[in-house]
Amino acid sequence: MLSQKTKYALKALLYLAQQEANHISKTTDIAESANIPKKFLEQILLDLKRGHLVGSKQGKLGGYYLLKSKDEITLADIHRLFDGAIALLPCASLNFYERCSDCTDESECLLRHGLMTIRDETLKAMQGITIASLVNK
Amino acid sequence: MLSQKTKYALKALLYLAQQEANHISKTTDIAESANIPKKFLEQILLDLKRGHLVGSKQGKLGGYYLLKSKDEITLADIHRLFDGAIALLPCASLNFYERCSDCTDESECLLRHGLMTIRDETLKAMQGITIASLVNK
DNA sequence: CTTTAATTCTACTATTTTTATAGAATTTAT
DNA sequence: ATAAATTCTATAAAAATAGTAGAATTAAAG
Repeated sequence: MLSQKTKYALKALLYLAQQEANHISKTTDIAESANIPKKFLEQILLDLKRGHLVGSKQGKLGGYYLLKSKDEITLADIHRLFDGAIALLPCASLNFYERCSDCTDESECLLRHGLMTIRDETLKAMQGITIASLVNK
Repeated sequence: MLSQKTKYALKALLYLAQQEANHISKTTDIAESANIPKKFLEQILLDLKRGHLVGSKQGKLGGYYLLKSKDEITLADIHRLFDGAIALLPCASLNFYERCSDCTDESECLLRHGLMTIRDETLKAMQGITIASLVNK
């Protein structure tokens, strides 16, 4: 399941994607429109900025805007940015690989291979969902 | 990601699946072989029992055994039993449906449709992985 | 019928993660 | 200078996760 944070991030990106080109959106407007606690959204937008998905303008008349094109931002990107690995175990992850603490010999693990199959299929599906595809429902 | 509990459950089922027919396995043996804290495993095996995936025999010479056939137990079953919904949001779930607390009008939600697509694909992939397929890796 | 060794049941606890909130500092248009 | 926005750092409450403790129950075997 997605965390609230990831869901809010998606809703914020959807909001930004629906604004006209070059429009800059204030946190307050996004928060109200998407029903997200404002202070929480501030942090999320900063995370999205650090992830190079949105840009910001500071000061009065400041706000946020999409940095990447709607159809270049995939569900996989956002999941990885906020909830981390797409794989079901760290040992089956491409971007967040880690050995399992309780695993004595990874090459002998019966689980890993199957979980990598799931990862490949899930990843492919998640890369097929973009902000643009969601907006165009 | 799978919780430790789900991972341990899978490892326990894999252990049981590798025993010869009609063999009854003690919790202690499973715990040692699969490197799972014994007391934690006890609870997990009880959950698997309540989920009708394993059966048990009490008393001395007691233990656990697979109740369903290896190829009838899928990753989807185990995920649902321990980690719940396979969908990324409760509103997109088949078995664990719930409205999102912050959602004003579900029919207007741009996210839901895409997440149901992901759910269908992930579910299909997870139903393709069985205890038997993992053992026969 | 007592001992032994297993499951079963209930409760508890520590840690980590999640979901925020608070407030000061900084930036920039007017 | 003022106003209104982002940015930064710290804190806190609540929920979920991971695991422990110990007593009760069951059943085999001498």
